[in-house]
Amino acid sequence: MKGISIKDIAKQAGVSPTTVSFVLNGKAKEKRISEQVSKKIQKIATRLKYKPNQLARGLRTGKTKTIGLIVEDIANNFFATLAKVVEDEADKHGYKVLYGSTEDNTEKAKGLLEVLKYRQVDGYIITPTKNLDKEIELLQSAAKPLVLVDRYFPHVNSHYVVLNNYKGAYDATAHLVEQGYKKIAIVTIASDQTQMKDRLDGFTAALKDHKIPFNKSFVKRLPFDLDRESFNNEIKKFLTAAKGVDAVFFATNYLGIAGIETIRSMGWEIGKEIGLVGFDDHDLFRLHSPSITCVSQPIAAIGKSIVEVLMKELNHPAGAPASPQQQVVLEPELIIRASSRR
Amino acid sequence: MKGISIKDIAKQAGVSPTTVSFVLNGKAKEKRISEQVSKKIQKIATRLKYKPNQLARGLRTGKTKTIGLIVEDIANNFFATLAKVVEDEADKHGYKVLYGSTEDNTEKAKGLLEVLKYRQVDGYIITPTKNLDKEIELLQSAAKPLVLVDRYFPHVNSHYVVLNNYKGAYDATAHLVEQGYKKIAIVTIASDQTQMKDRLDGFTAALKDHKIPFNKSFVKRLPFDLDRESFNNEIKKFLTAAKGVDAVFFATNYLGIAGIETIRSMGWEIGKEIGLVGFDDHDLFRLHSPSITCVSQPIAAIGKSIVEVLMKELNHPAGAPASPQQQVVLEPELIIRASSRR
DNA sequence: ACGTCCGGCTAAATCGATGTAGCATTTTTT
DNA sequence: AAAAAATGCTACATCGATTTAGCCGGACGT
Repeated sequence: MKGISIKDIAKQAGVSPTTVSFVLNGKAKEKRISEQVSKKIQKIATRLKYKPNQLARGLRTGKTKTIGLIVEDIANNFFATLAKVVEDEADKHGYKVLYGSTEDNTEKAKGLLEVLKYRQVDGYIITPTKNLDKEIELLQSAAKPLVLVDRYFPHVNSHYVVLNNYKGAYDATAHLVEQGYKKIAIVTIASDQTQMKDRLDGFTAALKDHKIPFNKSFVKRLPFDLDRESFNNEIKKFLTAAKGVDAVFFATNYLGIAGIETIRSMGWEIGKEIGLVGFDDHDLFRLHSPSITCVSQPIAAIGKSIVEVLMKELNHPAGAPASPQQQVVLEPELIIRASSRR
Repeated sequence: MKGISIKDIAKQAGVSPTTVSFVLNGKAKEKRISEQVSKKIQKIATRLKYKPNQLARGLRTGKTKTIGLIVEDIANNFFATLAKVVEDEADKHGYKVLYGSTEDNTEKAKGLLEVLKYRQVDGYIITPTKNLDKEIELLQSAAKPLVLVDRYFPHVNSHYVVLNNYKGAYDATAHLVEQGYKKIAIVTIASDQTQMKDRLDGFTAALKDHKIPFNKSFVKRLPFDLDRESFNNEIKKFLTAAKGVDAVFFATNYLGIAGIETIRSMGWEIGKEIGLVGFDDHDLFRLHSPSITCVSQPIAAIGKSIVEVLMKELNHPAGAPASPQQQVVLEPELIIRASSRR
């Protein structure tokens, strides 16, 4: 099965490949190909179910109609759902998605960028890792369309689509305060990236605004790359040491899941002895007993926004003046459930 | 940023592109290129960080080092986790993954195959939809390496890697019987595909072997493409009508999740008034109160097996006799938790 | 009647890597 | 010393689509 090429059509129509190319690319008028020939070619192309070879086209035009999607972990519910949205949206524009997970590891991320580069993807959607700013700037100076997601580099002027993480954490914390909790802890990831920094900042700001003294021993920052058991152990150690803690805010979905598991194993009753708020909604949070309050991200909106921004960039004519970098910040929703109500 | 081409290296080394190509493809010996020239080229290539343009190479060789992964729904925990494993394994062999979700819709699946085809993927990993057998056979007759996952076509002799769904359902049902449940219902997807058929067969066989009369009104088959609310409504209607039901087996992960939600909304106490077993493990099943018994799939093993089979096929020399189709059936594990114990 | 213009189309170069066929030159064989 | 073989490398065609430059013949103007 060789696949139909433009030559096959040309032969059948008794014209040159050039003519076929013009017609099939909608340049019949512009290139003054007669209606007759034009229609004939169209018909033959349809009959033979001609599909241009994307490799050949890509080689010639430099456009592969493929975008690279780099996420933290495709097995994570948030990123998987996001990937689905991105795939659907990209498809609407005729783009396919090549994806990869960084595991929040800069070397893996660099490797992915490398691979995507020599696969000639047209644009990038990147959940950046810690020290990826240099590579991002390199891509920018090479005029590669690119959108950052979930986090960004404050000192790099790039497109990005992120959540208002500050507000998410602030609202969650304020909510806990309003429910009467006084000794509120946070378990987050030891990362200086914006998404984590903003969550921590939102947390401390909410405490401050509500005149709750900040207590360093109520903040736990864990490395990203622990396995579930280690997360559980660390959280247990932390909560045991945090004397008098009456509520915890878990700053990521997997921390929340680990937290629930740990707290239960400690015999504390969630929603009674200890308040709990998680991040990102999840079936578990909805159906847990008690149900878990969480900061929910508008994943569909995020995905649509990402692709929209990227497409604008991709359709940007080469010579035209660069459009300003779009920096989209979407609002979280605090879903209040039983784990934080008293 | 044009990217370094083989010509740039040739120019710098003062040799022809052909020579460079030979050297960089490890054919220096075979093509009798001198050690000197060989080393010089290697050094220059390294210095310039040369990466072959995959489009050009693909166009010429017909190999893109890309595989297409078609899943039912990348946002589903099972498929997302599987995708991650596949990505990792494929990467070890230097392959990238292009993916797409079918939503169990044959037309979408056909569209995906079409796109993957004209993107010239080297091989396919496919979760087939209902009437995809024709397309599968077409791919086979075009000698495209291909592995089916999760389900297969009994009348098509192809590679596949699936779960022993029959055993999974049988064990789950037998376990319920052994726990003293007598009126056991099943909620499954109205699909004649193997994975669903085998689960239903395993269920009925277990009942029969345990001398429990089969009752048609205890079987509910729901369409795949309902939203969560409709699933809940349908399940509620079914369970209300199934007089005396004392246990339910939900044959997919999302049905299990919907089932838990529904049963709770009906005020029935899971694990007491009604036994429950789900399919595919999930954080929710582990941490739910009561915890949910389920049939767990060895996702890592499945992913590895898929890629292994596919790679064997991809590395198959063109002329060699076709190797037999590998049909891998992996064993499920019944994880017994509180929802099914009395 | 001769130059110009235009409509309608095509030859050929190009993208980058690959691989066949083959050209010089040196070395070995007889 | 001439023929054969080995050595070391390169020219060129190729994959399929795109695109620039331009050919050819008829209409039109003067």
